[in-house]
Amino acid sequence: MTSGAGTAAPGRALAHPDREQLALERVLHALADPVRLSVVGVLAETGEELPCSAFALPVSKSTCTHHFRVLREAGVIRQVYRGTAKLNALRRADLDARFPGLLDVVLTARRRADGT
Amino acid sequence: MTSGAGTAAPGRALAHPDREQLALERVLHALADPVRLSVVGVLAETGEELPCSAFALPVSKSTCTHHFRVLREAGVIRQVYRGTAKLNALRRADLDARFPGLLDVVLTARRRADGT
DNA sequence: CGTTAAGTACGAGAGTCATCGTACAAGGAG
DNA sequence: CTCCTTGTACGATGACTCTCGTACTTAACG
Repeated sequence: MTSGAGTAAPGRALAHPDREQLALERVLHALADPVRLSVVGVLAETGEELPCSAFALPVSKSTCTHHFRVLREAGVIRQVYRGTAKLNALRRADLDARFPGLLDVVLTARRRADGT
Repeated sequence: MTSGAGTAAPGRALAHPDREQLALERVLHALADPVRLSVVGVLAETGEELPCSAFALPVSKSTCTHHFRVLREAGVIRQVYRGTAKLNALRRADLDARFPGLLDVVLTARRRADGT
């Protein structure tokens, strides 16, 4: 339900960097953390918008909020309010446009070397 | 292995992680710094072994030593003593084997987005 | 309306990081 | 041998990060 005009958030909007403003170092830094890397991995695998609670991360809610903010501010994910939840989506198109191949390479590398 | 005998360092040898031990997060972290990223960029462009002093980095000598160590310990570069200087080489083959495409993608992204 | 679920805000604490300056070691040039 | 260049070692310092718990906001559900 809650369909109709806006699929999601009515008034509440979050700040996201523009595609052209994505900074490589910032993205790399966002990806250089095991918790965040696993979030990105799940988002990429499912290709869906997922609420924070769908990730079963080994950290507290506060820490969770922190990591999602880092990802959002780096431009890796897009967050949209939807009722009491907040949906997270990978900004694949923007990342691919700005840093072609980066996401795929990192995701592939993560899967192959995940034992380390 | 234990290379380094012929061309350069006589006795002094530095610790480098094995190819199979390169950790993605560690490499990403090493690359997520402007100073280190520029070092990697220069090494990739020239394809040569260069002494630390050839980089004209905007930091002090001590900081310079620090950054090169981070790169070496992440497995991004290989360092060899040669007289009073220390030559730095990009470990392209190892990186490409372990994380195919990563280096090229990052370097390409860096060139296009270097304005940020 | 009251309850519950999902996140946020706000500190706070421990740890790591980037930076520096100064003192030191080692090899090459004169 | 003496000096100079190159880089290391060793703190020290300030900033940022990751982590947490508790209190609060917001929306759905009955």
